[in-house]
Amino acid sequence: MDQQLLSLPGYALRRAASAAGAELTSRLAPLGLKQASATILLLLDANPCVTASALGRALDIQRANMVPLLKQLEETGLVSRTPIDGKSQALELTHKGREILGEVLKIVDSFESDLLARIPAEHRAHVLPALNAIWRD
Amino acid sequence: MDQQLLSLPGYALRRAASAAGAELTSRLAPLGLKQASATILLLLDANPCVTASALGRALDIQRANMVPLLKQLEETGLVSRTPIDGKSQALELTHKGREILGEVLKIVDSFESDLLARIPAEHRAHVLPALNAIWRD
DNA sequence: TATTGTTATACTCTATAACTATA
DNA sequence: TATAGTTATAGAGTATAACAATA
Repeated sequence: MDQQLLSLPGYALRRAASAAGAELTSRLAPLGLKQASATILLLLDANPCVTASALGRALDIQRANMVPLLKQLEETGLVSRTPIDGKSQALELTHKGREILGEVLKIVDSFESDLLARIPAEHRAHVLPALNAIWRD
Repeated sequence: MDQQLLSLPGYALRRAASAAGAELTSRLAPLGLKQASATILLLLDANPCVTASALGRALDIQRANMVPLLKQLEETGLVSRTPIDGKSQALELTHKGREILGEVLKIVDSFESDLLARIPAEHRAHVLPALNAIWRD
């Protein structure tokens, strides 16, 4: 019945992202993490002492929406804040944060490879550059 | 700063869908239509006299969430309902609905070609089959 | 018994405006 | 003047449970 929709890349993008997103959300749930929180941990590991605003810009999350995310990460002891100056604060993974990050990486790695496995081999290598071209530039 | 995320197909999928979705939403807004409403019009044109539940199954929209969508489409005169039996109702595009569908098709066509145009030519043909493989099957 | 349409509701995600304090 | 962090809030989108009526 939805045959015509199958020829629309935009619709396929919507449905694929929705399906993949739901799957990743359910895999992260046992860690008590949302997708956004998990990406914050990833970025903090590679970019220690960055600010909340900078994180938000990199992840396309509004400053105001970073507040509850970071609040939960701090309350659960995964992230610590240290004042840089009177205005900014440096965010860092705690020891526990690095431990949980290890679990996150396992989940993300298997999620990503399962995702790629669903794609026919002849198309597989084209997906990442194609998708990145859509939202970057 | 988000360099590592660029190697994750799942993250690219999320960001690409978000960017493309926002763009389509803003292009449909002048018609007073959401993406979901627009897809309903598309399906109704090809499948006249289908029920709300069947539409919802095809579009992966819960029965309960179809109610306000169809209510608005009926109130704005784009869709009509006709009882099939005491339980179901046949949905159909009205004359005005078919007119608006013409506008929707123009917008969707240019949206889809603009989307494909962002993708480097060598990857372009692989996107649709790859994305459909992710959520179908 | 299963399905249709519906209501009510809650939860998440996101967007906006405003405020304080600081650079 | 611009930026950082924050609060409050509103709007989507989505999920669940329940119900009456009908197949």
